Amino acid sequence: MTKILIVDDETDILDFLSYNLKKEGFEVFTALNGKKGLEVASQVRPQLIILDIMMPEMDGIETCKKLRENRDYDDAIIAFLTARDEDLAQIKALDVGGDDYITKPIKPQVLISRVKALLRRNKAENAENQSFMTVGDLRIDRQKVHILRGDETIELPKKEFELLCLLASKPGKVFTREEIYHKIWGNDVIVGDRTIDVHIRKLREKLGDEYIKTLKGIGYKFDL
Amino acid sequence: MTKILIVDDETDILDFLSYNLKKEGFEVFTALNGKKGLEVASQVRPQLIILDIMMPEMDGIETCKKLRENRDYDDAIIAFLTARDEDLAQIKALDVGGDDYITKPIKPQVLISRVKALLRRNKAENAENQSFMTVGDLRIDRQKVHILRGDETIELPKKEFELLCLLASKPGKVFTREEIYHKIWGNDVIVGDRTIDVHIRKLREKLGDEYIKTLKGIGYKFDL
DNA sequence: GTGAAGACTTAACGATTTCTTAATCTTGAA
DNA sequence: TTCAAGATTAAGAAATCGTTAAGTCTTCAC
Repeated sequence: MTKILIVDDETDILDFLSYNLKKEGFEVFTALNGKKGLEVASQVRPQLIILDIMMPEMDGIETCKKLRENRDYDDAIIAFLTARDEDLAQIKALDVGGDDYITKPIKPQVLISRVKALLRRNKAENAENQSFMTVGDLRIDRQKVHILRGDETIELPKKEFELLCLLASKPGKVFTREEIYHKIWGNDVIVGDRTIDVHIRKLREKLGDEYIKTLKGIGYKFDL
Repeated sequence: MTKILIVDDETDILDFLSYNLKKEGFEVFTALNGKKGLEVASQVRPQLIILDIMMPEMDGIETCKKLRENRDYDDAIIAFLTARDEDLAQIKALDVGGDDYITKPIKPQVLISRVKALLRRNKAENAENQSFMTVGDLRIDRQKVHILRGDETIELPKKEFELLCLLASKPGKVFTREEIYHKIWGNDVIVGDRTIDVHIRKLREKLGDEYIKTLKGIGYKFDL
């Protein structure tokens, strides 16, 4: 059954959302602030988390950040609840790893429709997120953040690891520089042209040259 | 450049959206109703189409349906513009193949943020879809950027690959030099007359002479 | 706090590949 | 046959990537 966690400090809203979502057959959990939200999330592993932005203790943005820092929640969708005119907040919400935001007040029908659309979207993307990947003679362990080859263990710093994960997530597929930027640095961060090259080089230094192939003017790919 | 089509009957809104999106570097096209919107869409092939729901002649929902009936627009994102309280319309919008809806009134920053998020989402999904082409004994893999023939893999540099993709996209069709020129180099870049020939030659060198046929004074075609 | 180690980014320069051009030769339609 | 359009070739230009080293930022133990 699909589990949904709602985090909001107003019990009225909690009840309202809860009632309507339960009626649709979802399993609903609630929390009154971000801190408690994190606790509940770690226990129930919801597929969808709805966060109010304005909350005492820990606001929605902060909660989202914490969630996104943790790889375990990568496959959870995070949606924000916002009052109509908090537009600055809305922008941050997308930057911080939120998938959508929902405007208050919202009518039941719209809510249901929105939630279903969000869950549908996720399903397709989900397949990619597994904590274990085996590509060629490399085994990538996303949880322990290291690589195994034979009985050798290779530790990698964060960015290099992410880069490798990305390339290895679809062996053979060519990732353009732009794509790599977006997925690893995000859209807001601006880094120089040579940054990716340097990370690629370090990966090749540690793994060997045979894994990552350069297609000049196009991008990089993990080659088998 | 990313092309955006906005369809709305209110010129005020058209101007407002247009102004803000252009300022961000998007190429913006507009139309005053659904019918005209379809015409413009067929000409410019926008990546994103923003439709007002309430319009004379042909409303947004109807326009969206028409667009989605046509395979050519599969990779375009469709977003709806709605006044705050048209919630029934909002539900329909998602059912009819819309990807998102945007609530009026909207502040520039939110608009930009929203549009970028939409385009980002699409890009990732896009590359993975129509990434395969089989023509004759060649299999062109757009995602991996290479050609397969039997069990031989042929790697091509960027321009050559693009050229081959273009010709192979409609086997038998004759592409004039101008057409090739326009689609691969774009309107701004100026290259000499012999450049295309040289690329054609390199393709023939790598693939064999039998695939690309020259029609003197007319153009080139991919022959089966 | 402080210092040190590691991570990340930048910048400069060199190396390599890809693209374009120019010059000459070949071809095929009128 | 004629001659403009295309083929071929090699060389130079341009774009892109690799490499290195140095600088900045983080983190973490003390």
